[in-house]
Amino acid sequence: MSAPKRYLITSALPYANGLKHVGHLAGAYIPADIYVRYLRAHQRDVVFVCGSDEHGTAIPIQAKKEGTTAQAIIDKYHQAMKEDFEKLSISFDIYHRTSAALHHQTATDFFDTLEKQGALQTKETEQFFDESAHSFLADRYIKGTCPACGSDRAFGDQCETCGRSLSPEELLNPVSTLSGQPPVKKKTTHWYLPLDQHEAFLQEWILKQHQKDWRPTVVGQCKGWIEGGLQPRAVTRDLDWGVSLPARIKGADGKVLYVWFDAPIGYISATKQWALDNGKDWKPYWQDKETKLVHFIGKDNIVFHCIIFPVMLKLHGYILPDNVPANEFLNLEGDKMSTSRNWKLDMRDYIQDFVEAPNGGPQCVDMLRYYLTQIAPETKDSEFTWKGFQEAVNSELVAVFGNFINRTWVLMHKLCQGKVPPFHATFKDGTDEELLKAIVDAPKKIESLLEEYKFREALFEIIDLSRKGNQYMQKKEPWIVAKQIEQDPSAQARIDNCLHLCLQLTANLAILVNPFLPHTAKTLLHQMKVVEKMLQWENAGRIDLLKTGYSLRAPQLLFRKIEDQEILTQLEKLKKQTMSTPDAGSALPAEKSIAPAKATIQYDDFAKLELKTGIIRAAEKVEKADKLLCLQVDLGSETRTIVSGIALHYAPESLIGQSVTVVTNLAPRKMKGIESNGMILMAETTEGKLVFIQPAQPIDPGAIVS
RNA sequence: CGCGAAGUAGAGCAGCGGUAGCUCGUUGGGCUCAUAACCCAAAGGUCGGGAGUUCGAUCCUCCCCUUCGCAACCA
Repeated sequence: MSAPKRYLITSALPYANGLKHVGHLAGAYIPADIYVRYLRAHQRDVVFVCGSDEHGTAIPIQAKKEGTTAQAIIDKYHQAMKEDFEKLSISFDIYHRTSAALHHQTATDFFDTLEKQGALQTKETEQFFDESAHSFLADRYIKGTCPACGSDRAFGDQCETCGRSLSPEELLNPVSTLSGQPPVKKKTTHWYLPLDQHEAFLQEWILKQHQKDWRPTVVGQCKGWIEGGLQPRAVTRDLDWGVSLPARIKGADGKVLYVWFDAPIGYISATKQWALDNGKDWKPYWQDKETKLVHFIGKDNIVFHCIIFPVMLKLHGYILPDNVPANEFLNLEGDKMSTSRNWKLDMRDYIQDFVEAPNGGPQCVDMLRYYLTQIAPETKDSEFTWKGFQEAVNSELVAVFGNFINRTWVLMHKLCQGKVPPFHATFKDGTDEELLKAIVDAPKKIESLLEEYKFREALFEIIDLSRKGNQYMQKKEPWIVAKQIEQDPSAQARIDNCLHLCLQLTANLAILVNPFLPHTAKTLLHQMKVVEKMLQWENAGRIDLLKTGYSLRAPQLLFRKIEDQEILTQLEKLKKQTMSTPDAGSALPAEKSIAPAKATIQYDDFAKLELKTGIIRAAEKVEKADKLLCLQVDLGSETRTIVSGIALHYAPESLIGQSVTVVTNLAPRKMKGIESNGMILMAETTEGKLVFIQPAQPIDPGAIVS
């Protein structure tokens, strides 16, 4: 296996509508950064590109929410994300943005090329349009009543209550979340990428060629999609925020490239900008077969990077990714990270609370990088806990790795005058041989793990190597041997040998740990008084990195401990920020602020509703439905069957005797085969819990509410 | 509903047909150069549940359960 001529490494483009959290960091950025730093240490030709994804409907929506312009939003978050990545030492060669003119040009041209060669299809469809907002509506921005469970929290793509996937046409009483007005249908023409025509290629390329070297979860997902039959996908949208279509195309007014089409092209435009900035040629990176392209992403992005973008690249004549090491997700303290519920740890929060704290500094960057790599969700979802963070730092980084180096340095100063002692070959024994073998073997092992994108294991090997150093030192006990110097003429030689090897091991550790913990490597360089060139990967495994007689600096602690109080503070902070989130439980941040803007209605409209009080007499779970309860509600004159989607909030028994408010003249609707005759009014707390709207004092069932 | 991935000691993970391993944590011992640490040892698992194939299954097959993801903002 010969090494590729050059590498192009990408990390998923973060969407510029908010700050990114440590889950993002662990999923797509740290692994890529480790890989890239490793390649650079190997003197490989490598470019690491990323940038902000700044198009799509969510950006104008976020702007509306924050009361500003789309441009202001992307500027703000682009800047913030760029800074955060820098502060956590993610070493992009370029952090670009899709709003850049170069990107617009690149993406338009890309579309143009595909269009000219007839690779795209056009189709006229009817889509929902919001007349007052003058905008076509994405499925997600249409809200209505779910035809399956009757919840009014259903969106054009999915019902939030019963989880069923929907199309906008199925919604009852659809309204636009932009204006609250019912949308109208309007004809529009769009370009499509006929993915179905490329099934054979994908089958061959992924399921045959990459079955073994891609992660099982990636191949598995692709298999599902390919075998399930691919559909043509719309490439354009009616929107005024995004990349324009080529001017030569008729009917392109008011249309932009769909964000999924434009975003991955961001990798290409970023490469172009990097080449411009550095006087290089970008073309080989995308066109030469000897370039190895690797996309680092999260698992939710697999379809774009393994199916759609490769089809685009192939049509355009560009190279295909060699691998797409997608990570699973990172949970936080027992729950999914969620922006809307504010259950997350933003990169920025960590930077402020640790890196920029008085006792912080770059070592805190490495601590986070260490923990996130150690728990990287490479094969399944994993979990960030503050306790885990503390343990990883205190008992591995500090106690094993840091301590080995510290004791080596202290002893070297105490017993060897602060200089690299000579190695006396005549006193070499089996223990020395063992350590030497470990030093020589480690790089190969770590290298092959890195080549397989097994970062967690590679990092473990490094810590394990320092653990071997500790064991070696324990066996050698130079502090004991030092007491025999008077009587035993060989004592000093044995001490010398021990510390000589420990120092060479330290130099090796610096090289090996450099891709993972760059600041630690730098501190070690300083302590060893050597130049950065020593960190080149080819030096790993050498046992003559430090010259005999060379005097070294005083010991310096590499990592500080994480105190109990610090993690308690973070846990409290997490709890507090979650409780204070105004739109907790909402799947779409923009939704709550827009929902109140329902159109004014006349009294007549209100009068159409018949509301009555009722009392629940019986309740039972509906079979084969997680969320539905079948209720018998006493309305005085009659008892009605009402099916309600509240099973996750209330046990059936606990509902007997509850007073409720019922919409009694709602058209009957069948759910799971049971006819529901009415709807129970509920309000939702900020935690997403549903509570009944009840009369303030007991009242006979059947009383009219007005 | 369907598709994909995952379910192995308190936690995090390896193993994937032949006496169940690693790291952290816990307990005990040793040691003291080191950020009260390091070294050694022990305890701790009916490998999600059930059935089948096999001389033999954590590993293969089938069924079930749980968790996560699944194409239009999400790592």
